[in-house]
Amino acid sequence: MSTSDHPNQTEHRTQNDEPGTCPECGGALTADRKHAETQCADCGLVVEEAAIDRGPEWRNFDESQHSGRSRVGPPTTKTRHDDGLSTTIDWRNRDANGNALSPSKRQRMHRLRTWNERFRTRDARERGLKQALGEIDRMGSALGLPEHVRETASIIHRRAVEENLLPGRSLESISAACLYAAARQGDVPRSLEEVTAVSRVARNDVARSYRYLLRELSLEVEPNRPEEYVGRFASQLDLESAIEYRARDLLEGARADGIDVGKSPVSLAAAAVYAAALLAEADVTQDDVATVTDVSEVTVRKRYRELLRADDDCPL
DNA sequence: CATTCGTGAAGACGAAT
DNA sequence: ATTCGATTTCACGAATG
Repeated sequence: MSTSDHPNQTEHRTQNDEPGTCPECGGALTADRKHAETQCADCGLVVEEAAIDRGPEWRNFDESQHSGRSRVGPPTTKTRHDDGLSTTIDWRNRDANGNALSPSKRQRMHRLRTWNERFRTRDARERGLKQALGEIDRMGSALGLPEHVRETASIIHRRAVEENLLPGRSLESISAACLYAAARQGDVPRSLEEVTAVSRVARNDVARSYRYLLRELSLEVEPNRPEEYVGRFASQLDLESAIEYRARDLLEGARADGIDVGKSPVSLAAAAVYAAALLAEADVTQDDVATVTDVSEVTVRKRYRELLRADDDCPL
């Protein structure tokens, strides 16, 4: 752990990384691979948002990537269950010369076979688990989810493994589904779109795996409340906290009037934020809100009008 | 020109059958 | 498994500033 007090050694092993500049002080940002964070070199501000977007998927190990530090573990893609890595013991009770085995040896071979089988499947599970946990951690960081959510996701995933729910589904969709469920349980939900954006699978795959897990593990996840999105949306749009509170008020009114039933919580949150910003004369367009919230412009309009109409002022 | 607002067709989803 | 109803999105154009 030598803190480099001699700055003569320039780091040049991450040339292709373009972390950008710090929003606070404008200093250069350094990507911390180990914690999947992006940190400012000057003021130390950690901007996890930057980790959300794009960039090459570093988890794809292709040959051209001659990175010195790669993850320990099997190459991820295309790996069959235990290709070539495990031993099987023939079922024929013969020795190497083809002679029949004595009864005692036969018994012994039988024991070896069963144990070998146990270890083999166990190893395969371990590997899958390691990879899945890595994925959960990665996606969790990219989404800026706190540590305990990732732990919850890991626990859910472990249960899924124990219940033998994995066969037939892609590892990544399961991991994403675990994370999605954990985020909701932790009251810091991310929308399905946001989760799929950092995963490599289609939105519907995640949704399907999520429902599957919910049913098979009988997880209890309460319906999302729009308020849980408001804070994040407001801060992503650089809005004052007064506007955020106003948005919550609007949602409250909406619930009282029952306009919220059947509507997507994300849509309502987006609309509330926009409506509140509008009332406060903030410089926010529908397009801004739509982009940040992954809700279409059209829906934002539809909902925010309803919110204002139901609110205790603004007579149309 | 940018932003907002409205529309109709089309897809997705949940509930009911 | 299919149908139905509401929601959401997309693409487009009109109105407004």
